[in-house]
Amino acid sequence: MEYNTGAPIYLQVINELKKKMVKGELKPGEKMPSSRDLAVEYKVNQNTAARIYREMEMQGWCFTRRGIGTFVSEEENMFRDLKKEMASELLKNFMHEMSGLGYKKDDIIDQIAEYKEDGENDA
Amino acid sequence: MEYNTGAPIYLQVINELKKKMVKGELKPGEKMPSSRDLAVEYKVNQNTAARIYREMEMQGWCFTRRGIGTFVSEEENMFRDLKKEMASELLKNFMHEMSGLGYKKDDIIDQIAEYKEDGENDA
DNA sequence: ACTAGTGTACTATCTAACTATATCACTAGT
DNA sequence: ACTAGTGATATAGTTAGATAGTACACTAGT
Repeated sequence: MEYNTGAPIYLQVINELKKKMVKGELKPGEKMPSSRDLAVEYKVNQNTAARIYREMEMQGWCFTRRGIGTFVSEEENMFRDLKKEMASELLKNFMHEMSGLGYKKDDIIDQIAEYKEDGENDA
Repeated sequence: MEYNTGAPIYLQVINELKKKMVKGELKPGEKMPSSRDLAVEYKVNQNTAARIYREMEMQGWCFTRRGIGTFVSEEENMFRDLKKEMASELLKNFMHEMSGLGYKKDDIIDQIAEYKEDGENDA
């Protein structure tokens, strides 16, 4: 994983994990990597890994059982709703930025229609 | 102006100023606010304001004349190109994120077509 | 009981971003 | 010469993010 601009790493990792949940790559109730493993996987300090799970738990994305591990939340419906929320948020920001550049809705749709995906070969 | 997530303020302000240039709200050759005024306008420290102009100058967005002020770059063509670049970058990131959530191009276009702009009343 | 794996917690250190404050240097206008 | 406005620079202090290292507490399996 590559870490971007100035955004805190732990937020970026959280976002990655959220996407995995929402896409179903991490299923409800499934055990997540231990905080130590997570630290290795994302090349991050254990404290940062712990923080990631702590924040996600506070937001209801997962739950923790001391001595056992951290697990994806079991409330399946939540993820369906959250997926829509995340997409809606992305869309809102994107449209806001594009409007800020002076583009209108029709321009934007045209650009997307012409858009060639660079990583076409994974799904 | 509202400052977002964890992204550094100076980067956010730089982005705002870039957008103004690209939209033509700040025209080529035009004098920009003094670093002190900029600090007040964006509720930021003078050092941060100075840094903003310093970085933007290094990237060629503006130039500085000591004792006089900071001015928008006079290379008009640059802004036209940069506008496209910024839009392209926004589009790429947006599509990448949406794909990451599992959405396909057609879904996305539909969502945009249905999108209602919340701030419809400024332009 | 022991052990391995887990979450949790603490201290210390480092860096970047931001602020506060002050000073210097240059330019234009008077 | 003086002054006001400007960019540039410097020092110091605060905060948040991230790392390193260590230790403690709980749980399951043996």
